[in-house]
Amino acid sequence: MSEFGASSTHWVTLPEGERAEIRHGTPVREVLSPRLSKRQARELLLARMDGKLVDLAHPVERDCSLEPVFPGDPGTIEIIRHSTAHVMAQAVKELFPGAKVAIGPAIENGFYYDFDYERPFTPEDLVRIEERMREIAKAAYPISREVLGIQKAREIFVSRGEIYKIELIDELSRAGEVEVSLYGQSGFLDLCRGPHVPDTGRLGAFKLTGVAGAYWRGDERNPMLQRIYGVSFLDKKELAAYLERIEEAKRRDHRRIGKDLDLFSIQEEIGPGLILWHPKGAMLRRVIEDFWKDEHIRRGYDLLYTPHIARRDLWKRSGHLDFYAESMYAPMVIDEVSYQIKPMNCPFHIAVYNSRRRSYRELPLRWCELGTVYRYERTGTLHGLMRVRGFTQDDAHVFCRPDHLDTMIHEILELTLFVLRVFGFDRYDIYLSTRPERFVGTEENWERATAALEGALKAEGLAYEIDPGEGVFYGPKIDIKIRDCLDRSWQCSTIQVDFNLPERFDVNYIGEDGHPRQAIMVHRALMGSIERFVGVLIEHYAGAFPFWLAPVQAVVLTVTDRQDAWAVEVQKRLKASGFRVEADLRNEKLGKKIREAQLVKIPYMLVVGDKEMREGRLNPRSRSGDVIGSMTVEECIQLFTRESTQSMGQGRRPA
RNA sequence: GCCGGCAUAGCUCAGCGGUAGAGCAGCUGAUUCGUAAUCAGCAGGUCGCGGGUUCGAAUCCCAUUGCCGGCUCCA
Repeated sequence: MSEFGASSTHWVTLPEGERAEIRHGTPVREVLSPRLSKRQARELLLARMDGKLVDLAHPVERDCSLEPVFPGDPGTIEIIRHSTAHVMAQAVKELFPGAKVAIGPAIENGFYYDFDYERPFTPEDLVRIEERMREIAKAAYPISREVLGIQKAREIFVSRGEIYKIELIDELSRAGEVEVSLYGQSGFLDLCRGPHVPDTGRLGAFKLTGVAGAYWRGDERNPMLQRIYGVSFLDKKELAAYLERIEEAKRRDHRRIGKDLDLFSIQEEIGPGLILWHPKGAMLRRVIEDFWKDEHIRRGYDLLYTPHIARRDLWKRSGHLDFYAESMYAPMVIDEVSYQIKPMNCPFHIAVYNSRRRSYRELPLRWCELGTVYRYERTGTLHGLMRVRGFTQDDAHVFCRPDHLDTMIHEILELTLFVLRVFGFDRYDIYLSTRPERFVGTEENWERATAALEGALKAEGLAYEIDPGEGVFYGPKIDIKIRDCLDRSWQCSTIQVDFNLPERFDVNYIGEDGHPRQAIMVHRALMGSIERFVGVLIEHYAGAFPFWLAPVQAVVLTVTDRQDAWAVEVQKRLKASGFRVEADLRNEKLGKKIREAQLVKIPYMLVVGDKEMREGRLNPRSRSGDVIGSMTVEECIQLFTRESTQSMGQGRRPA
């Protein structure tokens, strides 16, 4: 490839259509720099060759288009982060000579590099590494790129004892590669595809954030390496903004707020991953669940209740014991029969369906249940409400005929997006998960089901990504991950088309011709798990729930104990109108009562003093600090009624 | 499950070889007060649990449980 033969020059198309004849092998820097201002030449970071980012040292080896790339241009921050990872690796190698390097890519917001070292890195080590990185950055060592035959490269890493790099090279070799590129700076050398920034002085603002164990190649059979994480941005301002966002996320942590607002607890005595809902949290759930049930009934769903355990045979037939056993709790024997706790609700809904013969006229049947399931999760994965062992799914199963399928998926998508909007989520990412490695049913069924889901997404004009192999064992699915106010993504909704369980359980209906036909099942959950959804809501709203959701919507505050009777009367009348109102009659100053109500984020504080009492009125103060002005109880009821509707996303009707 | 860190009063945390401390919350009393903390007093802890080292352990070591940050996995 280095000897082109006939032509020793190439035509390079530059921005603005300029064409230049360039000698074969000229580095792109030499092509671009003379055509830039001094300042631009200094800032030049990379080049785009025929649309692909390349190093400045990259040689021109054919006719191509070429444009300069500066920091901040699309795609550059990833390159900068990647180069920062290399600088970190250099620092680690210098400070800890025995360390072996594995891989070090750019990730969202930063980078990491995996190392194998005789002892764990400590926070103090990280400080030293970061210091050394700054020195390397300051020295602005040029970063070199070299292409070598794969055997030669292998020898280099063998001589350096970099066993992980050797493994990578052997893999590349098996994949048919004959040469690889090596990048280096000031004595450090790494196997890397590149591209990289021209020198170590071009890193931007970075900070090491932590160290964590990670398996070599993500496989738990492999040795555990130490992964050092860092964040990196173009400049200090962006880095500071990012760190501020992390702080904000910490302030919004649902575990913290859940404790402060007395919503729920998780206790060692009860067990990990098991949630105790305190009165306020239970009230929040009730509001969510009532809304959910009303909305479903309004839309033609029927409610089901099913048991928590079932005979083991059921799980055998459903395929759970073959494909889902590692998530299920051990069987218990009752009167010599084995039972198991449910990890899913579907077999029960099927049993209801199969409790009698179904006619084609009955379909579609839409059945929903707030079904509590238990799944074994490895201890290390549990996290507050977000990842638990016992949770309530807002589950539903639609049983339908093939000719219903498109309409059903459409209907479910519509309902899903509606519900998410009501709770204040209008940004989400949609994924289509296809057949996993272990699955039940035939490939044709999987294809049909996948096509149905994909067709619905296309018909709705919704953008989506394919998540290969991430379907459930019985069918493909659409997952909707909502984005919260900090732009973090949470998986909640899931829609799954299933031809397989109907086959296993012989779920059928009698068609027009009097013959049985197999029904199709659509599984779906909108909020996914009530636990997780509440967790997401807490963080999304930082505990300051919109009025319709707030477990306590208002608190009546007295100025002195002379107003106690009036305060109780106000509370009583508001409660009678369906609002969740408390009264704070403590012998404390008004300021203190306000402060405490504020801290637990109650939407309205209703101040009653002598003046209000005399006039039969109250004086609301909003959570945001506005004193609205004295009003009668009737006016307050009107205010709250309005607020109930308006505080729902999209101003939907209250439940 | 794996790697690393953490575990002290209800909560937030200090103490890090010589027999346990603060603020808030709680209780008692005084104060009757208008839009983010009234004052005083009292009470509260087998320092996660189990071993060990030591004359002596909250403090050092080992094991264990739980939590936190990751890996992996998912609603």
